[in-house]
Amino acid sequence: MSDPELALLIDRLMRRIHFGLQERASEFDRKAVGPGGGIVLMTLAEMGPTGLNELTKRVARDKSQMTRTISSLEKKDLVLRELSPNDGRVSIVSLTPEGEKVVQELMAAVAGVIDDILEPVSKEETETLKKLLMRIHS
Amino acid sequence: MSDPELALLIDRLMRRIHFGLQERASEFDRKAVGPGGGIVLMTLAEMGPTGLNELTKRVARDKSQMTRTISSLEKKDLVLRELSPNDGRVSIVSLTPEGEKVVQELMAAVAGVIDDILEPVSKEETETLKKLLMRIHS
DNA sequence: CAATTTTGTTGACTATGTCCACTAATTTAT
DNA sequence: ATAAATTAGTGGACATAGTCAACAAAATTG
Repeated sequence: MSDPELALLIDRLMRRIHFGLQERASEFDRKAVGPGGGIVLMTLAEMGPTGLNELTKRVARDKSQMTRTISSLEKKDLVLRELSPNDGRVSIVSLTPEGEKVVQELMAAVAGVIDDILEPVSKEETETLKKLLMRIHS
Repeated sequence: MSDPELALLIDRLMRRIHFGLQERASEFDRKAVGPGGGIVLMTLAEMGPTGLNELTKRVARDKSQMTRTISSLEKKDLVLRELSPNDGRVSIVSLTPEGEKVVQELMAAVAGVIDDILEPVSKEETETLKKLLMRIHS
């Protein structure tokens, strides 16, 4: 049996990132996408155009929530929804040029916050952490 | 500048833990404390009796929310609120015996979920991860 | 081609998070 | 010693996020 304390550590880290971004939100979140929208935008930047369902699984949210998040981002012209030519059920979501811009700003802000939080550990350790997390999700 | 991708990885891990617990909630969350209550209970188990404000900082939530979470746990007799003898402003929160029991059940459930999720990495790597996270919070 | 599954949407409800104003206890500064 | 500032906690009002069930339309299965 592994250690439940890990869950607390991860929650705490998540919350610290959240707070850090919250504090600086006025400096970068000009489209008011919020945390939910931000995660979706950054994930889209990482994955490229993606079916809504696939995106939902990746960010581990409820599909109904994802519908609403995408609709809200669409209204702000940050994201585009197109029907897949192969499969009439899937909507493929992609970033608009404006969306790409917002992602850049967002990522810069996130990087800044992460930098502050990771101050007590070295670059190598940060890399180790990142690689471990990627392995976990593989 | 560090990598914003780390934020996505951590969010994803947090959400996976959340989903895992959600699925099994009926098996262990008999007091219906939910995620918020659970984190507070486990943190109390870790810290021992703690002032509400200190607890709030530790779990990185808003103090008004913490008031409400503690009130809800108090109603369920999982937690006790006492005035500090030293400082009349602080309420010291501690686990009741019933609260301790619930924490045990909770931690077992969390450990199970974490175990599943960490399946792709070794015990040593899990230890490394935990130590890194503790360093970050130090 | 009928039955089942998958994808996405909507509604209703609950839980969390945010922000602000406020009280009471304590500390700081004069 | 007392006025002013700070700190701990509470409550209200509102915004965002998560949950769950029902549903329609397009694939897939057999």
